[in-house]
Amino acid sequence: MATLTNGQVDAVVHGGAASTNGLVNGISHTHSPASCATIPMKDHDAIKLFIGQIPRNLDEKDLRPLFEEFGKIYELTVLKDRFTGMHKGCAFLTYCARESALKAQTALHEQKTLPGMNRPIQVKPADSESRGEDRKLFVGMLNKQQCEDDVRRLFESFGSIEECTILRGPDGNSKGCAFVKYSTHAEAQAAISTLHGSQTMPGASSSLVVKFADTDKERTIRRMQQMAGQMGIFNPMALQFGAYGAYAQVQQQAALMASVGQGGYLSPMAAFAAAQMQHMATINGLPGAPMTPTSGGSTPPGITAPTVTSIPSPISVNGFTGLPPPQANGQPPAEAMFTNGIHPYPAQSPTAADPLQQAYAGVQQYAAFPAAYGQISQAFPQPPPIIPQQQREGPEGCNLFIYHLPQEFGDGELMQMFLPFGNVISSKVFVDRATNQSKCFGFVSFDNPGSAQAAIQSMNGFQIGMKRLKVQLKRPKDANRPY
DNA sequence: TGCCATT
Repeated sequence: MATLTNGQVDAVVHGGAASTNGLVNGISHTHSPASCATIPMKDHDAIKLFIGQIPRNLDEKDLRPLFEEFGKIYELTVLKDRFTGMHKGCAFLTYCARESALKAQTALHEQKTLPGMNRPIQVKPADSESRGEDRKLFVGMLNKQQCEDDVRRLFESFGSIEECTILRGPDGNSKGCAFVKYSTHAEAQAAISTLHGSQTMPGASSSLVVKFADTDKERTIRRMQQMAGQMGIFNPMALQFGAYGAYAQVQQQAALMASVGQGGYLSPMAAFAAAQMQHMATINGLPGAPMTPTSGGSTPPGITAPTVTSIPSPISVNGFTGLPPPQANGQPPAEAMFTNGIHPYPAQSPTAADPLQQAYAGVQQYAAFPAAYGQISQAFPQPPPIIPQQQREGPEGCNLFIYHLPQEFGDGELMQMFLPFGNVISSKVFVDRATNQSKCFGFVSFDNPGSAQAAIQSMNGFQIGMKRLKVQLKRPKDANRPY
């Protein structure tokens, strides 16, 4: 049986030195008490419980007595952060007997509050038990004053609500978002159709967001993306790598979008992006095998961009393609990578650290970006002749103003970012002349207004690290000048 | 975070 492997699993204390893996299949589920006492076994229909609102100073051995009174425990695992080992305030619990789980849920769920917690303990089947994700909604842009009952009232007409939870910060204040789980996918879909964007709550910055909650995969991607954002800002390697780090985040975002709606493995693009993340995470140096090192500029292999200029860092984006390889050459499927240090997020998100991200994801129109990159990918064998011209400005309606560029982006990176949308005839990042630092804004000009509009559609609001690009038509020169 | 082809 697949069990979480992070953290210590002290599931087998009763069994002495017995093996730690679950030898449960194929053996009769009518366990006798005697056998359970020596080799832990569980019913074939045992329920894995999610335990929430656990004080972080309690570990498995502290929790065990609390739950043992409802039956013999097959496995109890406190969830820990993959990287820091930090207690996440929740656990998974499986009893040998299904009946014990039901008893514990009835007796404990929301029935008592453990010391130091401001919300009652949660004891309920883990999301992994119910395939809950296709009927679980993320609701964003709520009024922070709205409580569970308010949200229930808003959603109850679409079906039967199994679960409704407002996400709250440590102080107990609402984060302005919630999870709502229906009993069926159709009910959830109906709620999305009617409620998403239907109204703006007082005090909310945008209209109500109603979307399916992230799957594990999406959450993993998001998590990596956030990590990349942190590294882009705090990791001195980012300086060495120039735009590499920041650009990888663009990839990341593209991957996230590309992976939405695909079952099974992540797309090659997502795999590629995840591989990039691994490079960053391990700080191994320059990108490895799948990427073809180039010798001079920042030009990605396969894209002919002869006059990409002025990449400040000596290493900068050399060897970084900026785009996935034409085929998924030797790319391991995502699952393979996950066994190599990066694991899917646990089946249930205890605190949902990224409600804002989810909310924004619902607000935005992500679709066009991967589409554009898809076209470019297919064009790899015969790359379009993209020859930037000398002129700085295109015709009216072709010139974009871009704000919130990553600090390390130069003209070249800016151009690469907008190449998928058309012929870029110039790209310019503004640099402070005293410090030589980017002012984080710049201009991109296309040779036609359609490309400019496509770029706005896809890239405005696009998240890179902690920032979101602002992409607008450049103000005409005579704006605000009536004469 | 902070706003339009720079000195």
